[in-house]
Amino acid sequence: MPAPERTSLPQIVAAATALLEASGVEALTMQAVAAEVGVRAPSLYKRVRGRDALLALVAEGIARELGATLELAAGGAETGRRRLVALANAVREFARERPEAYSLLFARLPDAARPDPAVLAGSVAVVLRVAADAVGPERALDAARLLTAWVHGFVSMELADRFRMGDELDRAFAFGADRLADALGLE
Amino acid sequence: MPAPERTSLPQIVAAATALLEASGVEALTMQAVAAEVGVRAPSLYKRVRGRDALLALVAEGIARELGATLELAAGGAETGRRRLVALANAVREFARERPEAYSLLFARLPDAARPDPAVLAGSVAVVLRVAADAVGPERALDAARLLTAWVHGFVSMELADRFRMGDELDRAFAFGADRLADALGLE
DNA sequence: ACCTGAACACCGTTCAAGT
DNA sequence: ACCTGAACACCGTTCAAGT
Repeated sequence: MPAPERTSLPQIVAAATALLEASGVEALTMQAVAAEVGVRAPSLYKRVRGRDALLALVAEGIARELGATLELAAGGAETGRRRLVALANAVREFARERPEAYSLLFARLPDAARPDPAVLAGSVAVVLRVAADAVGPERALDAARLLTAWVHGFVSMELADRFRMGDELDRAFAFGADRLADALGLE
Repeated sequence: MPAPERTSLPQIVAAATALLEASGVEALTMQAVAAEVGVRAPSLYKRVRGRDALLALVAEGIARELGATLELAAGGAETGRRRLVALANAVREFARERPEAYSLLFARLPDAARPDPAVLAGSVAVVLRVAADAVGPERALDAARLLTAWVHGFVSMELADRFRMGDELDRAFAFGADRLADALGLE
């Protein structure tokens, strides 16, 4: 005798994402997710292999959202330099608005919790495209890496509160973006 | 009737650090630490407030070691530019040799697990000093932030295995360091 | 076919009881 | 004064039993 489906994978991933963003990754427990979707924890294992696999699905959703946000930001800028700065600002804004989500994206996690590399690659494709447009195809990869590493480093240190260097972070970020654009030879 | 002391705080912190580096932060459990020092888990609470406080002590020790490593690296270089490059390389080597330790240093943790800010500041002081020496006092802070953010971003993405861009990471790192030195106006 | 309670092996932490 | 077993409130996960 079949039993009715009381939830679904998308509903589970949505509930898990909401828990993550509201209360951090340690609040994303199987029991909390189950309660959120109106089911008991063991039932979740019908839709997802385990907590790590759920974390990976959550991370993939976040990566897609970040990618879409970056596409939007890049689309609104005219010159190559402005597009790079717009990307940097968009990443920082995303991380400040959704710190737990952003942190999950770059967290060191067990292999089972790794998001699909193809999804991650898709989200970063904008950066590579904009970089190619700004500095030319043969220097695009280096430029994208330099920019990405700096933005991520700045943002992750800001989130971890490791700067402890006063409140002029906005200015420091703008300074860094300008200097990097100079270093990449953008007009 | 007094009972003999079977362990000590330094021994506990050392055991915790060893567990972290060997098997990751999730292996650093109170029970595992206790077993390592020959005691039962509840006894640890005589020396440390809880697991988070222990994590903070571990992080402080690691921060001191990183600081000492950076001092050494900076001391061996002649020009300002070479000192900055030496610092960047030293951070990357430290992170590659002791990934779990490095990750803990910049991890987002509960407040109770935050290392003493003064200890962290002491470990980063080298970077600020070298930056001041290289680009002058008024641009030192910006330069230190730019360099630190880039190095940390590069290294943390390398550790998280998020680059997925082939194997030329050494070259990419050297490229980034050179470009940043250019951007900071170093000869 | 899905859902559940019960169970297992873990956690961190508290505390009364031992020495 | 320190150490311990037992206990409590959690985890993730498995599985036989229900419908």
